[in-house]
Amino acid sequence: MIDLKFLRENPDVVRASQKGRGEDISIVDKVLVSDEARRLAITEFEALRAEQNTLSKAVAGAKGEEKSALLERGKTLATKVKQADNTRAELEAATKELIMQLSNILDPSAPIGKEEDFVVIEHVGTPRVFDFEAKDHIELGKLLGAIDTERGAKVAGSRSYFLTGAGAMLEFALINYAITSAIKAGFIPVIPPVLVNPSAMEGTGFLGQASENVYHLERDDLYLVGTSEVSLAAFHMDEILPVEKLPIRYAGYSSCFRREAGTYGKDTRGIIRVHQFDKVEMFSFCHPDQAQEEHRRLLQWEKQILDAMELPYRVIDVASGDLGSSANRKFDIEAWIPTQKAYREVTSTSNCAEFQARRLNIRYKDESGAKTVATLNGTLVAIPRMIVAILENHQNPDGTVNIPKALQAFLGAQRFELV
RNA sequence: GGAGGAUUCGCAUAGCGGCCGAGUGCGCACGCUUGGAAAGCGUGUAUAGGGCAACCUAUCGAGGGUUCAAAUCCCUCAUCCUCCGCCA
Repeated sequence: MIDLKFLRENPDVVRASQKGRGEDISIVDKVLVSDEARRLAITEFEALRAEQNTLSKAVAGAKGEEKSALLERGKTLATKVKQADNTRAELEAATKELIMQLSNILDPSAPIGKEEDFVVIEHVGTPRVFDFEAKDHIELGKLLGAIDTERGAKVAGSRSYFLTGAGAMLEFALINYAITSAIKAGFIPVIPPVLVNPSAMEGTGFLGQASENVYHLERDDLYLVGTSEVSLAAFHMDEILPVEKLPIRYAGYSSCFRREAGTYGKDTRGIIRVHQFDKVEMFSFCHPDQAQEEHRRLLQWEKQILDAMELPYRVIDVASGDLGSSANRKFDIEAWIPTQKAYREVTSTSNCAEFQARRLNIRYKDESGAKTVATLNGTLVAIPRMIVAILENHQNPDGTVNIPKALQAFLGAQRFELV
């Protein structure tokens, strides 16, 4: 949610942002009109309410005829107050509903355009040239006894899989490596709930345009999170954080659930796009003035993981039309996937500035009072895609796979062998 | 799932339908005192909204109701605690 006061004072900035995203500009003016009416209703209600308060006090001291006259006036006033209060509540709700439709205000540095208009910030490493026919991760997964998508489908349907043997061990190693690095960087490791209530889901913005991809348990009115960002962001919901503690950084390890609605036919083979996977997510609550630097730091930590996994990758500055409503800027890291001859997203970091925290009512306090914090998130490691990248990039002609040095200590081996 | 109890200002607690936005203690901040500290004394100590100054309004778990007036009475819900049942 953007700041109503900011919008009132800078409607042009908001219009420009909406335009840059390819979203509805007219909402801005609707908000302005609604806000005007809202403020009028508030003033009216408050005047009536003040009158009622003084009258009520007068009743206490009055006697006899004077008292019954006051009571009579009080009665009519009470209905008026109630009416004014209802009008006020309606207009406040209407204004909020409108402003909630607005996306976060773009960072002016974010490239403007649609999904394909991203800007490549850098390339790291060079795609390996194979002197044999590279196998895809599905085949490698079978040869190593690491991934079983057939039984996954049998047991849980499409886009499901088992990680077995080397695959399971690889997950543990990746998680261990990621969490260990995160702790070194000052993150607090967290195992959050993956089943959350509507307020957490809504507060983080996943019930808006992303709601199609969220699993909802109707009977209990609970949601399965698509990322631990939800739980981590809501962790400090309705709290005021001391400014000297910022930034507060958490590294959440959790399963993530995604319906993948509207992706029929996309990445149907393998484990690039699945309904359930595990992920270590970085989440930072920081001072708004430091959000941009923090964003760079999150990106840095993401790059370090890719470097440690010895993978060639590129970093892209995601275009305005593909940011999602909460982010004002987003960097994706895309690893080279040899059998697809393409860079594919493996991690992503978003700066939500105060947008998400305003909804969740998370503030910090300094000398001048309480103000909204900024929130940022970034993937440290998303297991299936990282497994795909590692298997495909580090494979040998016989189907064995070399283990990146950083993981060898965790796995007690240098190679995944055939089963 | 059943029975009971609780939910008040950072924490702990007080609170008769009007004098309660709310007392007290602790904590915290500032000042006095001191060679310095502790103790002691004094002052202050929520958030949001509207005018954007004085001021006004709202908020005592959430939502509804009764009343001229609700922290205080009634209803619904949520959370926590205790006991019982069930499962681990």
